[in-house]
Amino acid sequence: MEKETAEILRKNHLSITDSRIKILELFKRKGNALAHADIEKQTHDLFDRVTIYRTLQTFAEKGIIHSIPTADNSVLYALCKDECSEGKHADNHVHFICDICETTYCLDHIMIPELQMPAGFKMKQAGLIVEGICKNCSAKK
Amino acid sequence: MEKETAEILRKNHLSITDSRIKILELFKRKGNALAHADIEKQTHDLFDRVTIYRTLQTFAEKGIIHSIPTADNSVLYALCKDECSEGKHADNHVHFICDICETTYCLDHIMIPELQMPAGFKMKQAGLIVEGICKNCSAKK
DNA sequence: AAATCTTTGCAACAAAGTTGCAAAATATAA
DNA sequence: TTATATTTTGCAACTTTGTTGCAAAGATTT
Repeated sequence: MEKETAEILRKNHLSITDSRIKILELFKRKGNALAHADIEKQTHDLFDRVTIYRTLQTFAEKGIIHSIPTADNSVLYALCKDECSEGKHADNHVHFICDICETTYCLDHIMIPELQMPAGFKMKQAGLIVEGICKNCSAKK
Repeated sequence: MEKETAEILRKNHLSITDSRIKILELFKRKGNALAHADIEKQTHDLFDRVTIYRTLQTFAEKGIIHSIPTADNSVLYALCKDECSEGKHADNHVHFICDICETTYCLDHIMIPELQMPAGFKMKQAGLIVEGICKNCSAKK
């Protein structure tokens, strides 16, 4: 388990440190997107605020995680699938935000359909944010 | 011109004040989405920072404007079409961000196509963020 | 195991957003 | 129109979020 995680870091030419291992495993354990604040809480102030910021930044640069902008002006991060790598980042997928539990999921398997743009507008990338009720919350009813 | 703007405020049961008129007209004049900072600059510090925050908040609550989350963690605001009203807000439209001039447009006329959700996920609303080159910038080449 | 390079934590700072409150502006009533 | 009630504004203080420089600690390389 820790070995696997370390392997990801090695592949991306990053030193293997405590904070990187712990934060990366947190992402793996939870399946959903995490905010900076979530990580701070979940790691019980084991690491400095600044370290978490820098770790997230590094991960995002390497394409290990990607950021998801949200309506309330906070950034979430989620693990990327294998396609994402440094430089070219595949953001063409769907994010789902649950109205009830507010969890954000990264729905990797759904692709964004083709779209007709107005004259003069050239589309390069697209990100879709869906709001609704997630599988956990609809099961609870 | 000012009359029309005042009418919008009246319809929404808001007192007619200088800041509200000026900020609302700014949105009308520019066609695109604006950040808090843009408004501060464009009104030449005529109003306090706090007033602008509160005005935007009020407008958003009344459905006069809507907020657009962006990748760099700043919130933009844009005028709503008539369908938007307090409570139920139609966010089912497309936002276009230009790679070159960084302007954000609200493409009201394009609808988001139907989408197959994974089992258990119920979709209520969707917002699509498209990135590319806008008509101004592709014309300049 | 020593030397080199990278990462971390601290402190200080900067930017963004919020809250309480008195003064000013707007709306309502007479 | 004027007086009264209500709402909004601006200020100050504060909180929250994110950034930067730098010395110490940790990881990597030889």
